[in-house]
Amino acid sequence: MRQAAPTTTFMDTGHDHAHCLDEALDRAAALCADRGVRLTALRRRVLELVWGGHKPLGAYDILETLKAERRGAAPPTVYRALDFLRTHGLVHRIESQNSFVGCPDPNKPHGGQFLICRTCGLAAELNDSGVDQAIRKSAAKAGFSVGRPIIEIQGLCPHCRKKG
Amino acid sequence: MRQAAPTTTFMDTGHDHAHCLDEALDRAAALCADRGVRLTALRRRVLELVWGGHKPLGAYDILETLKAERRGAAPPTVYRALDFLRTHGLVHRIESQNSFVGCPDPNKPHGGQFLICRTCGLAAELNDSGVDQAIRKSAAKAGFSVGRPIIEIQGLCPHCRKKG
DNA sequence: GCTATAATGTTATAGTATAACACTTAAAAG
DNA sequence: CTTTTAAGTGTTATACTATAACATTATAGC
Ligand SMILES: [Zn+2]
Ligand SMILES: [Zn+2]
Ligand SMILES: [Zn+2]
Ligand SMILES: [Zn+2]
Repeated sequence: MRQAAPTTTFMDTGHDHAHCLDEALDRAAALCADRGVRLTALRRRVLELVWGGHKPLGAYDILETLKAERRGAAPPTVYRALDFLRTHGLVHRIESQNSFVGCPDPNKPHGGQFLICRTCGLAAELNDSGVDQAIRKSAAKAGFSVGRPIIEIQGLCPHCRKKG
Repeated sequence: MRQAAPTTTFMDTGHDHAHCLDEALDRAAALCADRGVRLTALRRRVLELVWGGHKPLGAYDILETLKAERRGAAPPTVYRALDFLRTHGLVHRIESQNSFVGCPDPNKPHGGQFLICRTCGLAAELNDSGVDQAIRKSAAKAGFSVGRPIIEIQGLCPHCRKKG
């Protein structure tokens, strides 16, 4: 019914991003159809902008672009679209940067685990079950019931490491 | 030279927090002396306010209290103090809440791992090496060099779980 | 088409953080 | 002890991030 999720490691700088983006939009359309919710033109456009690259984007960056395209785009325009997209797992918020990034696997519910390069700004979703289990184990020891884990690892991506 | 760090699990509601706070201030004074930096009255007071409880505090909450005590307290007053305290590991920022909390073990450099109760707001520092290792292992697989890991686990603390 | 609901437009405001420069205080040098 | 210098704080203004509230438009179901 749905194509396999793309790899979640750091994208090669030369990867076919047009294809990458097309697939993300297709996945979003399918997911919304499945759930009986509306991927309106605005929501689709915001998702497209967020997927413009693998670098998280600020809400006001998105707004700048929207303003050039729609009369009367304002902060609520973009925040409402982002809220919808986040509710359906199509977009994640990077808490440590007040920014937003597309999710490559919106059908599988998950809190976001991110690797974020401090040099080039690229973010890659990790989604590692070993990390998740270590957290659950450690939380259990403290008698804590885990809801939403937020994991944002700042560091250097393979590409920026080489150039170091 | 320095007393042992306090436990990092969820504080019992009835624990001796006056003592808990005193120790934190003593540790801070010792650390600043060691490093030859100044724990001024303002910085000490901000640290004291942050350690008012184990519930992270917003910068403007701190500012409200300061305003009642100092003529001309303004946002930079508190942000500068917080910057100093964070630089020396005395305070952590909770990225997902724009809030700040005292660190129980400022001498050991570490990124913060937090359990945060969504009901009562209490935060407990985890600092689990299993979690850290799982992250490093997973990041290494992606060729990523880990700098500062941010881990904020939202959920229910033991106390709120029982009442749930 | 008519009605109910969802989505968006629009204006205003709340909440978080920093820039820039003036002033004061405390350490360091002589 | 005085001068010099640097660090810390005061003060004003502003940037950046996010939401409230209400009006208007578009969509879906009847
Ligand atoms: Zn791509
Ligand atoms: Zn990079
Ligand atoms: Zn305490
Ligand atoms: Zn609780």
